[in-house]
Amino acid sequence: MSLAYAILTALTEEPSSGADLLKRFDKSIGYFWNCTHQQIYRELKQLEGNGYISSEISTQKSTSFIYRIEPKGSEWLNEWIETDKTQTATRDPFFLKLRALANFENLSPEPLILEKKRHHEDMLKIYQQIAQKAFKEPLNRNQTIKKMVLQAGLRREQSNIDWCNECLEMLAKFDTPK
Amino acid sequence: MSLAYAILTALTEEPSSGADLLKRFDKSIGYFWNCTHQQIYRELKQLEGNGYISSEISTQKSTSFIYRIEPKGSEWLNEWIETDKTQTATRDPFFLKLRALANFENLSPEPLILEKKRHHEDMLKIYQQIAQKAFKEPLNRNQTIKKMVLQAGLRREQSNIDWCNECLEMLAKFDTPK
DNA sequence: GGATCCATGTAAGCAGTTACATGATTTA
DNA sequence: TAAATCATGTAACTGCTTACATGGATCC
Repeated sequence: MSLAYAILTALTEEPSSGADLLKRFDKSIGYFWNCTHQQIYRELKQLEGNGYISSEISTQKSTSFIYRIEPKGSEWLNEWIETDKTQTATRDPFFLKLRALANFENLSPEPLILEKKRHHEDMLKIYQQIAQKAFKEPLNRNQTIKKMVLQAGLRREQSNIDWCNECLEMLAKFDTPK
Repeated sequence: MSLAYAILTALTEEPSSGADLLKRFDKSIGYFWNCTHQQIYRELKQLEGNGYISSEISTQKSTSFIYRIEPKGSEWLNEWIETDKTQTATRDPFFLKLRALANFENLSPEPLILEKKRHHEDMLKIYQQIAQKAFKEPLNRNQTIKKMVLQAGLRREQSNIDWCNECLEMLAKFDTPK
């Protein structure tokens, strides 16, 4: 269901073809929602069937369709924001793996942690680059909210890195008893 | 797929019935993996079909089956830990919602943020209670790893609360221009 | 002995993943 | 003009959610 709202949001900001959307999902929106092109095209058809969006053939590329949001779609998106109250439940296989590993004496947690740390460091760098370019003060309402979203990404990555470091310390203490 | 590993991990630590597993998923394991009873019973049948676990009728309750992990299941779990390298991609509808909200002048982000903050504060309290009871020093290898997992939960909740506060500050500044 | 809860189960439908396909456009 | 890439699509499958069902145990 959320993918539909993600697409409507993207189309609110700018009419796009399926391929355009895919590119945008690789960038900003992709930092908290990812998807494949198959999903996008299927969802676009459904949204159009419901009258939430409309399409026309691109003037530049004969093979691509440009979608734009319709008032009905805008209303539906607005309603979701106002009424939906579900809090996201965490579901992360990494911690499952770590927890499972506790029961196997032959396996070491360090490689897992180090790999996770590297991953989050890479992500943090990407976010930092975006943060540098964007958001020149003073910010208007729209920019403020978008900055908040980016800050969430930065915080999340930093927090994960901190956790990895804490773990490595705990494990080091455990491996080299005084 | 991950649910299978979650169940195998739980059964590694203790043989359980489906209902027992459900309870345990509401507690410790549930902090990074949640599921419904329908999922559990279906998965248990599949795992038994593959010879990863075995069952016997409970000696106490005639209606329930006690499952225990088999060597084959243990090997399969071990292999997953060693070979699976996929990093979890974030997918959080909340940030989608916030991002969407940026385009609607009639909607305010504050209620959303406040509600999120409250949610994470509740979760943090639960984790803190667990942290207090468990983990008396010195820790052995198994306890160290389990503590690491709990620390991840604590950090995540605290980080989310911090972000909510940062947002509220940014919004306050924006609402009351000097 | 009727109501309620517990443990297990079935079934339909939606969301997401993976594999494969095709015609159009650009590039060497 | 052949090869590579782009934009769109189909299909099969797995995983998750929601709604509903049933027989046994417990409780008053």
